[in-house]
Amino acid sequence: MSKVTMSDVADEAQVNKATVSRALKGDPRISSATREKVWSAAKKLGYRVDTVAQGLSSKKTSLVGVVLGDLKASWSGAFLSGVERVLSRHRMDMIVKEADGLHASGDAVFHRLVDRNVEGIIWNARATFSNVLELPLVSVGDEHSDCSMRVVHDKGAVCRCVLSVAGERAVRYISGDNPLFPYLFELQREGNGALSIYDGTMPASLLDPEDVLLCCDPVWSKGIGYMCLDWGAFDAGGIGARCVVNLVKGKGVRPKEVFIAPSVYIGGERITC
Amino acid sequence: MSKVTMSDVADEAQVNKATVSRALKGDPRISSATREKVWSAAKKLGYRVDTVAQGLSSKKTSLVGVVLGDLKASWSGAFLSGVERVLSRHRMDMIVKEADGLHASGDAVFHRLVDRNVEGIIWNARATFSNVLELPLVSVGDEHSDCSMRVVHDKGAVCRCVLSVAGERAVRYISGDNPLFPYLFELQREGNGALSIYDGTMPASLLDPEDVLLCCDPVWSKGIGYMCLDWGAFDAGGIGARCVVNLVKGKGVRPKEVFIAPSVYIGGERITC
DNA sequence: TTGTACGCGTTATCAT
DNA sequence: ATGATAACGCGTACAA
Repeated sequence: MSKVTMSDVADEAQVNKATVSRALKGDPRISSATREKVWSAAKKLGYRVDTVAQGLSSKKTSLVGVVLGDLKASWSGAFLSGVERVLSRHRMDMIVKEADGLHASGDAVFHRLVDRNVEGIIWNARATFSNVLELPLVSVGDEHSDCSMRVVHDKGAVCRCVLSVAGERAVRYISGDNPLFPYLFELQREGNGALSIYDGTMPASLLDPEDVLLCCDPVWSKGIGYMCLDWGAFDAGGIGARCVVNLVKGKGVRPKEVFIAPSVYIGGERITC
Repeated sequence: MSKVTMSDVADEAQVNKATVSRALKGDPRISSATREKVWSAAKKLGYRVDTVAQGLSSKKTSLVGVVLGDLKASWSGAFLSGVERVLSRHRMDMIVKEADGLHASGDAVFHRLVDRNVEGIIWNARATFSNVLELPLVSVGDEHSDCSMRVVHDKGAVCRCVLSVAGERAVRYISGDNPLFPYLFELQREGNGALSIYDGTMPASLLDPEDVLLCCDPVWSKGIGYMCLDWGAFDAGGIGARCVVNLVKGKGVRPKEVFIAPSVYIGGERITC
């Protein structure tokens, strides 16, 4: 009734605890006979390894922290989905935190994750922190100094893309609380007619689809006919996750910066930047 | 340089490990003199309690599992935000998983969380599982049998609300992959003109705002003028979290079912159901 | 190939 | 009010 531990399995299989540990994680030094014995004993008792104890002993929690600046953003779920997809393939889990600087400061969240012994962090928030330890930390979207790796927008590509959509028109950048492409502000200019870029917010009323560029998931622009500048949250999450995983597993030296190229959708069709 | 442990603090403060533990968590039996000694020693060394070791020893991980059926849904972030807000107030963290039945089965996800020794689970997915243990489990939105508590839609109120919006018109329910209000299907009927309800999907092209009821976050319907049926993901998450917290802390007996009343927004204004 | 014994960092149970 | 010591469940040198 109570929890089945390794000792229980050891008793059942008439071997030592250590043997159970080794057999279960496929240590090649264990004879296939005992391995079989152990496995069936484990099955019989319904044994499951306690990840907490495992973490304490091995110093590896297989836990990653994911920090978002604004969980309420419509794309944050997609981002997390991308992260989760990659992590689960490596038998890792994620602790999700929100660092909006209001309810939770960057440093508070960072330390909380460190206390949990996460093996790495994916940081997608403007809130700052000081990476006191040399914890594998991948910054996505924003730019942080205290990180091991950065996944950033290919700003040049994005700007070229927007300008080609705008043509001769004026460019107006309208930002909400948590803009995705704040650097587009610098693209503002005068001209004939205007392309309005809504980032982190929505037009108050229906406008001519030709004149509106939404910064969000393309699905939301579909029915309206608005053009859409999509940063590919799902993919960004996946890339960020892949980076932490590599850092955690210490796979070779890799570039400090990885670029992601957001794309523009017009009428459901993706145009290359 | 290496990790500061409790023993280090004990040495520094010239007391026993146990005393450090007690002093740090405010045990009233500790003299204010030693408490002061311990605190300053801890500060000086930059000590932080190791949550993993704490979990192993105390059998309490202060970890909650949150399972979503479709992380990519635009409201899932808001849901998580609601959960996080409540949990953080109780110094708890959440592990987020996705159980879409495709990449991850309900049972697999459930067991994974159990292995992590989560103290409770918030389940918002259609995927099924068998709650082998008597783990505090709050089901939100959907209806599951193996749960300690359910947070469900006030279906009656929702239906009344939709019908009052529809008036004499026909009602057409159009569902995507992960509908929020599947039970609205039963409301379909013929009539003069039609109110189309889009759940988990979007109209392919712009329709008369009067005839469209979107099931999503109201912000997305704002600029378009579509009406919107909102289930209040943020609040739902908060309620779910409050329930698990109470269950975990074993606060009295409470109703097995809690109802949430989604609301309809028309032109940014909320109308009561 | 397998067993012994200790360590991981903290809390809980006895003592004192 | 505090100290000594044993758990908690697992990994791993080291020994056999």
